[in-house]
Amino acid sequence: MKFTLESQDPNCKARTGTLQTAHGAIETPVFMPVGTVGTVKGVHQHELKDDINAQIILGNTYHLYLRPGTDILEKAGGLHKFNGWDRPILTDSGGFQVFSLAHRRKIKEEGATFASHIDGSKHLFTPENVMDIQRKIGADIIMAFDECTPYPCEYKYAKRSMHMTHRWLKRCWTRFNETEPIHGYEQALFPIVQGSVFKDLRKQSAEVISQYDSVGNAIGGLSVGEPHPDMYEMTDIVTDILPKEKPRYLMGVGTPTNLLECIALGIDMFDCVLPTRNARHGLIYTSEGTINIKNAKWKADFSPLDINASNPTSQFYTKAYVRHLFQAKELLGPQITSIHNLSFFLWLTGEARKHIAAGDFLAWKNQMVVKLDRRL
RNA sequence: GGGGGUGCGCCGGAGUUGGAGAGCCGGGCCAGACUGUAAAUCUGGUGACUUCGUCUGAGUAGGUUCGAUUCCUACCACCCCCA
Repeated sequence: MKFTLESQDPNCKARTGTLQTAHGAIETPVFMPVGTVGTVKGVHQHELKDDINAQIILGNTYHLYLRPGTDILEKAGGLHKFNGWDRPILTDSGGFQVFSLAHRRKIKEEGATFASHIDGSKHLFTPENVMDIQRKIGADIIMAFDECTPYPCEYKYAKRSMHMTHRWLKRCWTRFNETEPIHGYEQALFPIVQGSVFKDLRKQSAEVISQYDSVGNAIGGLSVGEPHPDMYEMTDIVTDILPKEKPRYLMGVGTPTNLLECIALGIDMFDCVLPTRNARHGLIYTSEGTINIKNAKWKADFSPLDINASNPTSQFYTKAYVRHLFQAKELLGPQITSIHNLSFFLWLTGEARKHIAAGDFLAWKNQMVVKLDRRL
């Protein structure tokens, strides 16, 4: 697996590149739709590919391990074969569930014990078995097992947690290198920077992570409730340290504005549930601002959902019709808005890529962010 | 035409069988939240007004009573039975 840096914006840290994987190339900056349990909720694989041209999607180790189970995925020949998505896949390790399911787990040096949210059964996740599970799932990019710390977080806890994540990373790295891919193609392990919102911890973590001979690196523990200036400051500090020639993945980010600001800070890869979750809840993103399609003001608005959208679905259906679908609780409503929002996020990162290559990214970004956070 | 029954907030239900209602449950409607997905979820509002409060309110109009959603009278509407 190889990352090629292609262009670098002269006015900021934004850059473009291509990550070559066994399931195809990923052009960065890239937004990766989240498909936790092997499906991007409400969106067909052929829609992701043909209608909105997603380059890579996510899966989640914790969720896929619990259901359908590692044995099924291994028998299926890996997640690509199981769900029919033949482009690249990245699996998160379950580190986020250490955060989001905090009340159902216990952390020890050995690993994290979870009480399944499905049936309460107990499961121990260790750096070693998380690597083994991700080998069986067969994602192209797999993530180190970490602890995503909450916000706010005491300095002492953040420090202790960061050091444990580093020790877990070392064990992940060892296990990963002791094992071979099961499904016949190369996998890459991305380490994760932690350190909460503390500058010295973020620096220290970025330096530790930089020492690994990885294909790419990730930044975790952000977009967990901290103010945006903190998120940007931490990202800025870390991208100054992480190697330039490797892709940087900012985990769980974010809003359209977050994406553009963090691209300017040197981030290449993003994933976030916002476009799909908010789509199911009736919030759609456009280049002019956001729209709550459930609002009464759209009742008789027969203009397209988004006339400027880069996919046919958003141009075909009207606001009034999509609002009606939401009012009637029809499944087609969230399906349409999910396609629309993902299309918008992919368009946004694609445009960023063009503007970086053209050398006018910063000016374009600054005029975009003014509009993106408006509510229409 | 005769007899019986039932009437409150956008809708349905519960409850009050003389003693504190702008009040319970569900739905609808109107908004808001959502960042490596326990999320097609969650939260709030939904009589009026000059809104830390005040006023009006149990089909309509009267009456009895210290006090009426409750009892009485008339009328109206709907439902059931008989002709």
